[in-house]
Amino acid sequence: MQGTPQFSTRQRILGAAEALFAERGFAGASLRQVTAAANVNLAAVNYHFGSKDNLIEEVFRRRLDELSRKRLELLAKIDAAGGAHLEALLDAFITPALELSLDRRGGSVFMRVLARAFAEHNSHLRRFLSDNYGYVLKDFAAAFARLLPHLDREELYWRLDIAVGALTYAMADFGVIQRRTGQSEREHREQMTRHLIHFTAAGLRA
Amino acid sequence: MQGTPQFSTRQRILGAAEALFAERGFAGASLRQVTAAANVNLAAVNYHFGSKDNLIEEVFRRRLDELSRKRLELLAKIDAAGGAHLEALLDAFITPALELSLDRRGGSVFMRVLARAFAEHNSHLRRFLSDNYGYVLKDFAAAFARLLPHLDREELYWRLDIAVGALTYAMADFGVIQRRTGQSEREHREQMTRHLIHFTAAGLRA
DNA sequence: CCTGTTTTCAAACAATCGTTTGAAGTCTAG
DNA sequence: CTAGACTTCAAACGATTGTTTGAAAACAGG
Repeated sequence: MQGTPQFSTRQRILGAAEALFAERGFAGASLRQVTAAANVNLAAVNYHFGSKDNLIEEVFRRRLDELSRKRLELLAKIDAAGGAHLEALLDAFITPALELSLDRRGGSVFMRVLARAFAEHNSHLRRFLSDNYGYVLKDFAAAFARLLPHLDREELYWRLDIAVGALTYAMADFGVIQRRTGQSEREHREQMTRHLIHFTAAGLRA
Repeated sequence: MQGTPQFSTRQRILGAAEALFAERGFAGASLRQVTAAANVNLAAVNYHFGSKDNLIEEVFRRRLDELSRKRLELLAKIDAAGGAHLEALLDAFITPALELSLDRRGGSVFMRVLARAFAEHNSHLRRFLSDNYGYVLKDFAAAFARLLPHLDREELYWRLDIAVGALTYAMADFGVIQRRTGQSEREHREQMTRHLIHFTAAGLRA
């Protein structure tokens, strides 16, 4: 009987794992630290997820399923509206991630976990992400290609690669700019998003 | 007596640690893996470096001292030449990192280690890097400010933060674009650098 | 209330972690 | 050649790693 509603053991493990993976990395966060933070027995991880590797995958799945859905939903809306411009397309890609990073019921650190996945050159993890969520990037790439017909395929892919890097790095809050005192997290994030879209659109167009 | 010249125990440890930190992260690479790869006794790490944390710092110091020196040297040349333009400034920042990533006598994976340092939100490591090498970014920021007088301080810092993110991510080779078959590593890297400068310059200017 | 399933738990597993030890080996100056 | 400093080595330290176990607890439908 606590003030906060009681989440299931599964959910508590996922939340604690997400936070600790963001802070200390996948290898750096131990299952004992995770289960202690989740207020759950150590064996619960292997009972519910089978192994630490499976837990890691599940941390991604929990967020990326919805994130990908929202991104493609916004992309579809833009496509339906006919001629979109670059900023709207970038907005469709970024906004769902922004919402996630502002979600107080968890998820506020997930983008950092996602950025860690890029840093891990772990081929297994990369394949998992590519196999399950690569189609999102593919769909967006096609939309960008339609909007930037003057760029040949190779040129476009290079620019998108760089753009994804800038977005990933920024959304993970890896930069040196700190939130100003008196500024809310939301204001800070929204300001970052504005600059991010402006910067990236210029880079793609140039 | 081997074909390759004999490096000192210290150097071999640093090289092996760099490679393994790049591949598996600081927590993910154990000292036993490092010493085995370096063909060196386990105790040698603590003898020569005191601790794993000190070894990590030394891995950075070995490369960043020279990298920072070269960057500032190129920056000084540009300043001396009078009016520079954005692309030259970005080139001064990137080229030393590019050379490092092409150095076959080691260093080819260091940029990946550096990117990992950003992913680690470890405050100790961040302070170490900021205290010892932060002045390089400061000097470059001042040069960018002179070149982009229409941007106010806050706007400039946001753009530079995003630009550093794009550079870090790309130089660490975190992207999805693979080197084409038949293309040398040098050609691949130089092509990446060209796109990177073009993209970033546009983002800063816009 | 009882039976069978699902979940939690303390305890232990072998393996690996960073670090320390003291002796053996290598080197260099006198 | 020898004394002393520097470096390497195998072995062990206690602590921590992911995972497994079998029993206790909680829950379910009949």
